[in-house]
Amino acid sequence: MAPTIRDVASAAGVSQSTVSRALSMPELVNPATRARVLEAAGRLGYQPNRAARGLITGRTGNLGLIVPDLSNPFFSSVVKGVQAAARGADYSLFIADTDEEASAEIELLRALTRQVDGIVLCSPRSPDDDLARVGVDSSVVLMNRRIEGRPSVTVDNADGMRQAVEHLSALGHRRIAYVAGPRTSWSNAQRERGLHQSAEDTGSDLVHLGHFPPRFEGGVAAADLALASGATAVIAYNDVVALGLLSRLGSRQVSVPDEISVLGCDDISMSAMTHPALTTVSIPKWEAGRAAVVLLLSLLAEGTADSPAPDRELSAQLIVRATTGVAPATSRPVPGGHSMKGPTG
Amino acid sequence: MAPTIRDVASAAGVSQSTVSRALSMPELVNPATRARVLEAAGRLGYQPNRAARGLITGRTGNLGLIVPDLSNPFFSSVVKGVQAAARGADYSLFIADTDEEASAEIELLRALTRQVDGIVLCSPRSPDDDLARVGVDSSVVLMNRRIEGRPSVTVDNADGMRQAVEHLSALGHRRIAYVAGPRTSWSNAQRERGLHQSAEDTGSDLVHLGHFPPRFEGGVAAADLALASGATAVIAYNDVVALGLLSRLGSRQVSVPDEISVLGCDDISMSAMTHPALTTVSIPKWEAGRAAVVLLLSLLAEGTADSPAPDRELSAQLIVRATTGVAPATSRPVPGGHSMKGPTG
DNA sequence: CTGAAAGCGCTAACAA
DNA sequence: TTGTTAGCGCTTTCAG
Repeated sequence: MAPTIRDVASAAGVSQSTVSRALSMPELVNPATRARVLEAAGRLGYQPNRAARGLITGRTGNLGLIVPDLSNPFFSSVVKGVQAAARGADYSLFIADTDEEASAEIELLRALTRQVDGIVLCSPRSPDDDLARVGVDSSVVLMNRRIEGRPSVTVDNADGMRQAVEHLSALGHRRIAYVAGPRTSWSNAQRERGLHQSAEDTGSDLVHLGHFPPRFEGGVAAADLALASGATAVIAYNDVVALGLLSRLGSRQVSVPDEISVLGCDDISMSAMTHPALTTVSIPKWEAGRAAVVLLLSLLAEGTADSPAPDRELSAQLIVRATTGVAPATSRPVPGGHSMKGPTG
Repeated sequence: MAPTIRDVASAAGVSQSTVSRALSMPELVNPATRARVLEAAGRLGYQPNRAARGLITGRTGNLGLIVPDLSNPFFSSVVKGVQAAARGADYSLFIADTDEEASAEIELLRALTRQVDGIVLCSPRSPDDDLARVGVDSSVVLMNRRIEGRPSVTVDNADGMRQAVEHLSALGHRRIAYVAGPRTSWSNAQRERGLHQSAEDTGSDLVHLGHFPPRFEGGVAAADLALASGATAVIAYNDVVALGLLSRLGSRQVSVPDEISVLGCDDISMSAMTHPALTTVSIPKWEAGRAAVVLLLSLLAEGTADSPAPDRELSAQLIVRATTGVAPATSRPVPGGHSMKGPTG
């Protein structure tokens, strides 16, 4: 059995309260007694029980983070940002992975709520209503999702897509395909919105190839549709999907970017390492994670005196790499006849 | 303020104990009263405080997992295995990332210990002594590390390396370079042991290129040393490093596998997707994660009546892919003179 | 500066 | 079957 505060108290010949004070409010106790207490605590290997402490103080010293899929590099980066901020503020971080299951989000939210002081809920897949219904008593900050009345940190996805489409348009692309992500993804919805808007603005055709799992296999599955669509460029929901596209296109001997251009989104580190490298819309993952924690901590500090649910929006930035999967639409003839509607050339 | 068991009790017109029983031991209460209690609980949105419950039952219903780096795909897979097993046994899982810092391991171990029933400590970097010294009162199962007296789940890394070396040897390679991982990695030590042994057995030269961070950049940094070493094949500590090697070799216009062969370890999903694909030693990550939880749960069930710290060892398996980064050493001439000691050709 | 006592939310004897 | 009581490990009044 692990030593409790009582053990330390009797070992040091003082009361429990003195031990407690010696540990958490050192100024309030006589240096001599404090030394005695610390010595005893050290000798016994005493570790305060944070759960018990939390029961009375209402603070656990823990933060929670819920993400859809830790094996997605996008979320790993978010984790790193959240972690850095949490550690900096002297909080422990509990991370939970929902495996892209909406029901797990609610469950985890509940399991976590009493054990942490605040929760960052990243890219939740649950419908607004379900999310609103969960009576969570710790503060929750949403990331990559905006819901009326809840604080959130988001990225301007629509603008990112606009940058991508304008880039393609400038290169002469007039027919652009989109490999969509999960229907339940707010970010995906924002991206589609941005795509539609800017396709219209630039006078391009936008082909929606359907919703695919946000994984490598999703891109593999979408590649043939992309080719058949007659688009000269494909934008993928994210980089992982774009890598899947590249892989399948490679197997089919379709040259990227000569025959078709491929764009990703997120700017995961892998996207710079492929040949060709991926042109991508960079999402400030690390910063967003950090911002979510900063927001969370500010809410905790203010107590329950909520201002009207602060939102923070970061911007996305198109990254065009040197040797990349994007080329002018007119640069090469499009062989094989799978482009139904070529550019001017 | 969130409703407590008292609120539910008074709302249902019963005592706290009845509420408690209605929720955790439904058989022991009158169906009618139980219904009343459940109704009240539902209406108030009552969620039991697991921390408070844990304080008295000694069980929290949580498991902990500590890994060096969640952005490493190897550990993502481990997480998935651990998570599946934990969820299957109705435990919540708390994951913590140490950022490859040994000190963070100890810290997290302490922070976690009272809030979970058991901990899986994956690939710890701390010295044996430090690890042994930590007085953790929850059960701890080590993964990818064996320490006297602690239960563990490991993989036969040495045998994996043996398979790799014999494969290379059969292809005529006689000088093999190794890009080592962290000095503090037990797995790396095991791999080096296997490499030395089998190099000796097959009469090959083994060139140790030094220790590198187990990341992409580590491989990039090691590539030039590999070329200069005169080896006809390089084995990397893991696949991520191997990908870094491939990338840098590509930039230097060195053809893989024509001029030099590259092998990885771990079998992360990315390794099958590169061109050429990576021949790699597959580590059963998911299964190991699962096994660690199974072991942990069996320890928890047995109480403190320890048998002498059970160990479980899984096996590694060389994966040779169709189009791969490994070729016979004699298949092509080695240009550029950076191989000091060519094969028979 | 220190100790005694109360109580955080919950469960587990022990009675009724 | 239900209520009463004690107490998990800790912090925090309130006295002294």
